Amino acid sequence: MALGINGNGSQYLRVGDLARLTGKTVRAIHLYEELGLLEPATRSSGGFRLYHPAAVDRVRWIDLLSGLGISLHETRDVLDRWWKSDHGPEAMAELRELFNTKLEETRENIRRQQELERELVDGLAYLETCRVCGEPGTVDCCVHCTQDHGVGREPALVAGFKGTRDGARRTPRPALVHVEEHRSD
Amino acid sequence: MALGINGNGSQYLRVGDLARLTGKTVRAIHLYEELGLLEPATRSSGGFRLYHPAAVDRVRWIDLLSGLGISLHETRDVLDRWWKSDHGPEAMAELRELFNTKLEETRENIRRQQELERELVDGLAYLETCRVCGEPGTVDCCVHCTQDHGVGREPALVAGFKGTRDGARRTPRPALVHVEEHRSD
DNA sequence: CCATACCCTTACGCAAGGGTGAGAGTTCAA
DNA sequence: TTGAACTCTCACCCTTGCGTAAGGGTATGG
Repeated sequence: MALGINGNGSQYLRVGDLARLTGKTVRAIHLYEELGLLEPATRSSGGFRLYHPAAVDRVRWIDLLSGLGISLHETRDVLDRWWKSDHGPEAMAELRELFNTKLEETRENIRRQQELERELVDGLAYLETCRVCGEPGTVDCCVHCTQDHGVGREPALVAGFKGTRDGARRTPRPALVHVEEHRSD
Repeated sequence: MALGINGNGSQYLRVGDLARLTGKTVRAIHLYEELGLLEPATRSSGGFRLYHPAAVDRVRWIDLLSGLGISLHETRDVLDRWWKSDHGPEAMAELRELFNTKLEETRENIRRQQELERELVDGLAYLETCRVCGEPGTVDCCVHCTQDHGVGREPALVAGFKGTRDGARRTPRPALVHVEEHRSD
């Protein structure tokens, strides 16, 4: 005899229903409430949280923001400022400011990630050249590898591997140095 | 009469020296040791950590990686695998794999951040149109704003603000609907 | 020999976003 | 009326990269 979504004939959702409909856990929804992001529309006589169906959209919106790297606290702060402002244009201005700040942050993040991308690509290119190094045997040989890898310099990401746990070079460059001297001779 | 860097005439650095030279804190260096990223070359008779000067490079490398979004644990894992591998090409292959994984992750991050960038730009464009909305008075008016903002649809980031704490629309759209009907009349 | 700067270990705290109980009460259908 | 499924409120656990003591020992110049 299910009339409502959860078969209780109510227009309201219980946390479990809200959780299922949004793909979040009950705990997560409780957390959103603790943080002031979402409140139940009312409570049942027994104390159960009862949510307005539109709460689904709210939860999805929260999820969207956090998925995009905006923290729950940030989201709450901006919601609070929005709610407590009674002057429309003023609130809109605050929102604009927030978005602008976030935009700068985001662009900075993109820059850094692209830098990492370049480093990784360079590192991979370098490692590709190791493949044609033949069969150097042990990692020690790689560590002391003095071959020209066709890449100008050892990429910073790769260079860090060349040391022991105490930061020193694995050995004080034993015989292989002579090999190089032979070569450059 | 200082002979060494720290005036103790030793070839070694103490943790404070290493910290100063790398711009990290002593605590951070201790942490790197706890995580197995870096060990002192030896200890003084009194128990002070003594580092090889090359440890500076190691710390800078760790800093580079973490600054680029690679966690200390990840760094340690890859270092461990590198160290325990005794076959060069094999270790290089693992490294390539790691870099490839990281590269995919990074590109995914860039995609998401760019998505956020677009959302923010759209949101800002939308909010700009609010500026010419005149003086709507309270936020309630903005919430019920039915004006065509020139942007196709309300950006998702902005839409989330249109609700009360329980997720419902601020009011069940009271008189303003009629106003709109007047308009579109 | 002493002052001062430095270092040791141990261990708790923060922020973020929940996970995972425990122990008790509520709803709902059979 | 009962049993299953659900929910309630604490409240502590986890990760990551350190910060910040607390309580004590070490190194070194004067």
